[in-house]
Amino acid sequence: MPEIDIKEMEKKLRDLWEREGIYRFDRKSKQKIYSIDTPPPTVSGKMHIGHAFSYSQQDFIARYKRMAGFNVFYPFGTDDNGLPTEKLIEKTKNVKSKSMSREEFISLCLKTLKEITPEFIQDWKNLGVSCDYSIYYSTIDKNTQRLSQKYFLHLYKKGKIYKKEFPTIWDTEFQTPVAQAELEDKTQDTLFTTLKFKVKETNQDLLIATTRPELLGACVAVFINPKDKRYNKLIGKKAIVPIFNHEVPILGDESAEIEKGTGILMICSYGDKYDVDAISRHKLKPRVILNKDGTLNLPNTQYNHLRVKQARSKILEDLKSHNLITDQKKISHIVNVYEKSGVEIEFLPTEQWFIKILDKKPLLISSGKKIKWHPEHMFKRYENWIKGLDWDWSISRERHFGIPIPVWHCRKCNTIIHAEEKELPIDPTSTKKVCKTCKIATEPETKVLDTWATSSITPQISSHIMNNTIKIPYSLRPQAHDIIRTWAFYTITRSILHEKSIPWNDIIISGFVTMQGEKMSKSKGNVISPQEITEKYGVDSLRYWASSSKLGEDLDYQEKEILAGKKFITKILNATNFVFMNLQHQNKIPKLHPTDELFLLQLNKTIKEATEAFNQYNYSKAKSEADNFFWKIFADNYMEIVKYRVYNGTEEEKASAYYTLYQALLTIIKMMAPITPYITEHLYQEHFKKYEGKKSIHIESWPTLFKGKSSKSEDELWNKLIEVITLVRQEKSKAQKSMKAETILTLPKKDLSLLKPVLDDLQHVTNSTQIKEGKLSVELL
RNA sequence: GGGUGAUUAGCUCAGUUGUGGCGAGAGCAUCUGCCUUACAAGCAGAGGGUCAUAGGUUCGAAUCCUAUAUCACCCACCA
Repeated sequence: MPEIDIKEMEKKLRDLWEREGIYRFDRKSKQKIYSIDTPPPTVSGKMHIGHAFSYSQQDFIARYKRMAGFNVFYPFGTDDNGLPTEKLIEKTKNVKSKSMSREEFISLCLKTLKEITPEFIQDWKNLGVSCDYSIYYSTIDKNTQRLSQKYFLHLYKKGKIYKKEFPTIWDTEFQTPVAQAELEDKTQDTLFTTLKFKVKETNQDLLIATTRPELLGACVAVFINPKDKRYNKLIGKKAIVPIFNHEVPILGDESAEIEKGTGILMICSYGDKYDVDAISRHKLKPRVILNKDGTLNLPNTQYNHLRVKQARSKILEDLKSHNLITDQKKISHIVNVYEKSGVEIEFLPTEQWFIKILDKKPLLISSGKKIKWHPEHMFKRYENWIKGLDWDWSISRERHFGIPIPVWHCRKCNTIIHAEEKELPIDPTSTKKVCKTCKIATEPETKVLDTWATSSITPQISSHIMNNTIKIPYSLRPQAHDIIRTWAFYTITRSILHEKSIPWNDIIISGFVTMQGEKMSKSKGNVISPQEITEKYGVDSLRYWASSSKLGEDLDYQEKEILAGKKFITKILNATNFVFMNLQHQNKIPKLHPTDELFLLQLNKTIKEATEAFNQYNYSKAKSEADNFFWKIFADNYMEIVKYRVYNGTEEEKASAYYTLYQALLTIIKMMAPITPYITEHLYQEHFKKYEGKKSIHIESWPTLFKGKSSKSEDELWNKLIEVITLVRQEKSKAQKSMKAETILTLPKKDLSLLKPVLDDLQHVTNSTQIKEGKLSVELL
């Protein structure tokens, strides 16, 4: 049995691929281009299992397309801009960005990234992801900054980007606005308290239920449904807010639900999205009491500077002691939190930048429909998301580490001065601009662009590296389903706005990796690292596992599946060993034995199925077709059948077997090459390269069909052959005999005449001393 | 509340879309054998399923239609 050191083999082959530039995009080639808009992973130190899973899947496609004759454009990028990077640097370098100068912090980020990025990328190379790593971008590098700013200005000049003071979704932890797409749900226990307001005119109690009593100071109105017979006569009067004692109008509003709470609700600036909407609808003057850091701004009260939750319990105490609470119960409700901080979001009126998208909903949906989604139903998620959009796309962030928004403001005439294209990339804080009309110094914009505002132009970034020879739409976008509402949505939006075109023709959506049905997460402690797996079983085993799930389906981590991959590797090594043990290479197609011909026709079916499956991005079917053929038809049956001829046949019989074994094995490893690139390359280098002449199996051509027509009678003959072999094996098993036990085989006349062309092989594989005509029987000697 | 997907052997999943069809498949696990000159981390064989439930269409349904249940994900709900 051939022993190989998998780690050593992997290293050797990686070096080969790199040295020979196997995955280089050929700029001069006339072949059709297949372009992939590769997801740039967020630099985080190490690749995790979810990455390994989805990048394997997209790589199956890339490798197949390369073998199928396409000039595959498969660039690589890293996402290292924005909050996740800030967090990473703060953690690893033990610093706080807000307590450093912007310049200082940015240079620390860039320096650290330079240190850790190569090692990070190595994980992708190890996994065998066949990108052309020389076509590389980072979402913070100079070129990307220039492009991102250029495309910002492009939209700004067209009036599609605007700046507005508006209550935006605000995260008090990172102290920055965030986008609707970056919110998550979180179930929380809270107190639902009914408190007493007073009606000014009548001095009667007005009961209002709330979960946010700390916002009483921000109360600007009270709503009652005009149809609410209990209270509608109060509409038009004034209410007195408890504790704070200011007057607010009692307004009639149909959106107030009679059944909910007490039927009366208070409007505060800003408790939630409803408040934002209510205040703008009734043109109320907001009373903003929240600071950016999540503390309250209520000077001359005991609540000043308290954090929201502290203020809540303090105010509840005070209400209680003033006997202003009539009812209180514990409820569990769902709140929106920022996905990166886990902290409840607030609404704060700040000046922010937005890309207009609400007016484009129908166009964005119809454009999305032009893209082929795999699986198809993922389009619904995209559509559903767009339909539910309430806000324009918030793109500015009040952070240090991001791409600066290239504008200045003149305080006097209130105009915005933007950078010129030739100045890009530019950090407005390091350049002084004078307002041409007012002749005074302007103020630089200190906000930066959100990461998505840049990663949404990855097709443009990669194309730019290639001097725009790669055209939009790309062939393919691969990504996971959790970022349909962000990355896919934003990329489509930008492409429509800038290019008036969809960004890609196809999009493939991969699922998640779960552990016993649960999402893997560090907090649950059920995380498996891909490095751990590949160390133990090799990269191919991991990829073999990743290929077992269909697109869009979550895959549960099962060690036994990884083990199955390992078994495949061992098996194909052994099979190859047998094939080449005695083989003499056939330069010409010899006269084929009927069995060999039949077998190759069976192989044709597999080639057809696998090719079709790969063309539909159904790599899991392609793999199982090839894998099944290898295991069931090639190893378990064909190899057993030809053994006798290989050892004892005439020259002609041997030649036919040699040719067929060689061709079939080559076809099998070609079909498996996209899935398990290492072992197939190893075998190619060892045994096939000298005859086939390509530098690597990964630039070999995808298998084509063998000559000969598969017909019903051919299938019938092959199936009968296998049927009889199986029958004999059954009888031997039943009799607890060895498989080499001698037999006398009796076949009905019909079968005997059908099997005539392959009778010699049948006799040898069943080890029959004779094959007789008569009633079907297997006589063991 | 809206949307989407899933439900097939002990476990993990194919098969279902545009063509419904003779006995429903695989891997793992279980059981019984076999050292057979590629492979015992292997080979050969066996057992195991009312295809979630209830109706309907049909000569015939895992597959098409209608409900229902359970699970998962996304969105909305935050007084």
